[in-house]
Amino acid sequence: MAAEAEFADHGFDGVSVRQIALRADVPVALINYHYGSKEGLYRAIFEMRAPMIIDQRMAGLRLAEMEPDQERKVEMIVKAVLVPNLHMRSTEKNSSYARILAREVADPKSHHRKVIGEFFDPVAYRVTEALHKAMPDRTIEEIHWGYQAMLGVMVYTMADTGRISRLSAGRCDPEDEMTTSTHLVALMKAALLYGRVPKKD
Amino acid sequence: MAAEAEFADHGFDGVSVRQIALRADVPVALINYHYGSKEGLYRAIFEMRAPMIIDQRMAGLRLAEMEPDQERKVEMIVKAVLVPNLHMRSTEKNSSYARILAREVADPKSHHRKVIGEFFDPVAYRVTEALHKAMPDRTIEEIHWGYQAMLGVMVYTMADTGRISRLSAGRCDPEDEMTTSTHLVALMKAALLYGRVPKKD
DNA sequence: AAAGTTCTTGTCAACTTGTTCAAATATGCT
DNA sequence: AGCATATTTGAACAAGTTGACAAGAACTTT
Repeated sequence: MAAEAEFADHGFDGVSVRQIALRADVPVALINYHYGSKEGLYRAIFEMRAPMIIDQRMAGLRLAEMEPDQERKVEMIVKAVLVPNLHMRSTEKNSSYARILAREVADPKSHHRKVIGEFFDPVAYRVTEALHKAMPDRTIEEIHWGYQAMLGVMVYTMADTGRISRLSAGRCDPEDEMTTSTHLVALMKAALLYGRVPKKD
Repeated sequence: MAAEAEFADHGFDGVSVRQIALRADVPVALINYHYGSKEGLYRAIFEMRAPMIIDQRMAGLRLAEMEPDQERKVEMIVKAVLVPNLHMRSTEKNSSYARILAREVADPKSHHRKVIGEFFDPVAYRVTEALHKAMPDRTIEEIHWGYQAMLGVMVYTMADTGRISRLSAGRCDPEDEMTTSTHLVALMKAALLYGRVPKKD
């Protein structure tokens, strides 16, 4: 799908239906015929790609639930959330979708388009549930802020602007899926396990 | 500046100069006269606001450098990075700029990439430097990924899409600056202090 | 007060935008 | 085959886009 690449590069408002049609080498009207509208096309991308990532995350969660050791369990939950997305990002065919997803999650205007909530909220609930079960001593707030943190790190890395590579003089490269995952998982695992807010006396 | 609010809500491509002019109750042509173009206006926002946030971060870093205790030092660095932005977000007048910044940092097609690099890279170097000095046993990669994580969490929270509030049934609210900062600082402090990648044997 | 400069304004032309329409083509079914 | 439905197409549409212009208003400086 050519639309993915265009949306990924310029955002929903940054690209016109004509640009997409041109790139896909089809008449403009075809898009409206098949998807109803520009937004329909946009949604179709999610409807096609979302299940894949969601399934992987769910599968990771099921594995994590079987792990008895707390520390490992948390690590597996973190991995279940981060790894599928980071992997998708480094896959040539899916990298566009990864950037669209990152953009959409970070876009306040996406609230109107809905789509994130529809597709990803259910799995989000599963994650927070699993986290709370793994660390029952945490408050609900701690769990949710922890999840928020995981998502933020993930999205920011998925949307990579080339900044970390520039700042680190090329030593850190988000394209390197293995190293990236290792670092981010280690960081977020520690954040979740050891990041406690000082309780008010 | 009315332009801030519009840009924040709809993004650079999502809003027209006319909408901005209408909201600001000025003729359209005025904007082009003063800022040359739509992009000029956009850039002007950053040039006006960026120094403020940078100064605060630098000041926080200087304070952190004086702290002898390692754990506290890292915490102070984290605070120096996160708190100014989170505070700005919850300030009525500046919340728009915070959302623009969040959007911009996550946008691969930054309209003024040079401005971001120009303004924010120097302070970024200072942060990673300070982190490395506080934790000399870490690899450069660990330091940079840690910084990346901090930024991701911050940006994602600043761009708040209302998701965490929805998922947590209203129990977590990014508008509540105090609680938000407390949680995020605790998380990222732990991530930096205890998040080590398993070294290959 | 006069002249020069800067700022403000309504209007304009050239162009894109997303979407729709009737006509043309392809496909499936009996 | 012939008919009915589905798809594809180029052109057209109304609405909105940006940036530019000349003409006027409001300051500064002489």
